[in-house]
Amino acid sequence: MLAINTSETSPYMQSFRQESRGGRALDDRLQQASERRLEAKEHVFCEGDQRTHVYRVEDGVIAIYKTLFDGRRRIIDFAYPGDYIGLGVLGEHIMSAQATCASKVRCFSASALESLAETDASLALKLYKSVCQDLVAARSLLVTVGQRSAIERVAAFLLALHRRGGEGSKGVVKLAMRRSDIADLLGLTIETVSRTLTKLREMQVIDVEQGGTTVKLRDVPRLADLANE
Amino acid sequence: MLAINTSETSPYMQSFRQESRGGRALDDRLQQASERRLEAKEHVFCEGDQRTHVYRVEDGVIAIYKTLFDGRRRIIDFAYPGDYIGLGVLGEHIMSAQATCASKVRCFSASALESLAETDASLALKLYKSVCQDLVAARSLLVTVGQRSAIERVAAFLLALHRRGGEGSKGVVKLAMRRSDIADLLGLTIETVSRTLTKLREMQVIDVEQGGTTVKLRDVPRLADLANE
DNA sequence: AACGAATTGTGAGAGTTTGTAACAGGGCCT
DNA sequence: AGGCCCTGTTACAAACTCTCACAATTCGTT
Repeated sequence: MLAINTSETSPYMQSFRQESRGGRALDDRLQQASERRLEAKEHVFCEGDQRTHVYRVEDGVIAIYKTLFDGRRRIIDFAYPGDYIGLGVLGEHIMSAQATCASKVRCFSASALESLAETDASLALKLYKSVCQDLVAARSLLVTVGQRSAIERVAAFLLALHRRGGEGSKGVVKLAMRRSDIADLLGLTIETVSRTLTKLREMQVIDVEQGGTTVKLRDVPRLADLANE
Repeated sequence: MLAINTSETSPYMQSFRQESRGGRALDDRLQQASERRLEAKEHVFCEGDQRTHVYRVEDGVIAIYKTLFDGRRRIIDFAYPGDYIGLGVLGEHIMSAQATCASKVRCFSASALESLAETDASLALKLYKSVCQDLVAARSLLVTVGQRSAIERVAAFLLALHRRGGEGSKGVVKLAMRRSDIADLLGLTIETVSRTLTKLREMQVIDVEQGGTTVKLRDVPRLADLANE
C-alpha cells in the first residue's frame, strides 16, 4: 500500500496491480458493497473489533496502525485509493484503521468473500496477489524504517509517495496527512520530521508548499541518493 | 516468519499455520521437490536472480534481506523450518535469501505451483494464507523496528523467538545467527546489540549461555514489559 | 474580518546510539 | 602448542534524536 515498489518498479504483482487500481477486481460478484464516508481521524475499525468486512479505499488515505502499551502509535501502512484493507484476518482485528483525512471506503462482506474464494480459484488468486502487494509494501517500509538517520527515512518516504503518484504528478506530492502520521510511520517524532523537511528544503532538494501539505521534489536523483535505496 | 504473532497469539491464519508446520501443505502435488543443503552464509537466491523456485525451509534459518547502496544490509525476515520463501514474486527476486547457519531447504518449481493454483482454489487459498503469515510477520517486525530504544527492539526480538519456539522451549532460545544478523534485522549495530544483551543480563532478565549462541529468558513478563507490546 | 484551536516550525539541553578502537575468547590450522 | 581468524565484548568521544518550551502559521468558526 505504501507501495515503495509498485507496478513501475517491482516485479511483484504487476498484472493485478493494474487490475485493482481499475477498481473492479473483487467486488463484481459481491452485491452488498455499501459506501462509507469518513472524516479525518475517524476509524474504519479498531483493534479487537470483530472482522466483518473487507474494505476498498475509494478516496483519501487510511492509516493501519497498532497501539503500544505506553500509548505510542505505530503506523504500519497507508492505504490509498484502490487498496484493500482487512484481508488476511481471521477472527478479530489486531490493527486499527483510521482515516488521515476525509476519505471514502467501500465495504464488502468478509464471509461472502471467503466462501466464494473457497471454490473460485481466480478469486483466491486475486486475494493472494492483493496480499502479496501488502507484503511488498510492508517489507519496503521495513527497509525504510530500518534506516538509521532521519533524512534517509524521510527521503525514502517522499520517494515512495512520489512513485505511487505516478509520472503525471511531476514531482508534486500531496501528503494528505499530518506530521504526526508521518512520524508514527517512520518511527520519528513530529519535531524531527519537521526539522528534516526543513533541512531538505535548505538543501534545495524539495519545496514545501501549501502550508506544509504539499511537497515538490526538486531533485529526485539527489533524494534517491539520500534515501540510500 | 519472525512470527511475533503466530498461532498462539494472533487470530491470523491459525488453521494454516498448523497445516504448514506439519510440512506437507503445498508439496504433495508437486513431484520435483529436491533437497538442497546450505552452509552458513550461503545464498538460496540473490536480488536480481530469476525466480524459478519456491522453497520450504526444512532445517536452519534463512535470512531474507535487501542490500542498500552503501553496502548495508537490511534483513526483512528470518525463515524457520516450515516456512516458505519466494512466494509472491513474479519476475526476478528483489530480495536475497541467505542461510544464517547450516540449513536445508526443499525446492519446488514455481511455474508448476502457479499453473496448479490457477485451477485449484484450495491451493490458491493456501498460497494466500501463507503470504498472510508473512504479512503478519513483516508488520510485527515493523512494530518492533519502529520502537525507539535498543532495549525495546532486542526485548521484542527475543520474545518473538521465544513465542516461535513454543512452550516446550522453557525459556531457552537458540539464536542460530550472528550478532550482525540480529543487528541488521533490528536496525542496530552489532555493538549496540551486544551492549543491550549485556544490559538485559545485568538486569537479570536473561542469561546468555553457550558463548552467546543461546539466551535463557529468566523473567518473561519483565521482558514483555520492556518490549512494550 | 477576527478570534481561537490545531498544527507546524524552531531552539536548547539531555539522553541514547553510533563509530572507533582495543581487547578477550573460541575454533581451526599448521 | 602456537598462531591466525572470526566473533563478541567493552570503553569513550562524537553525533544524532528526543524532550520540553515556545513562536509562527493555518484552518474553521463566529
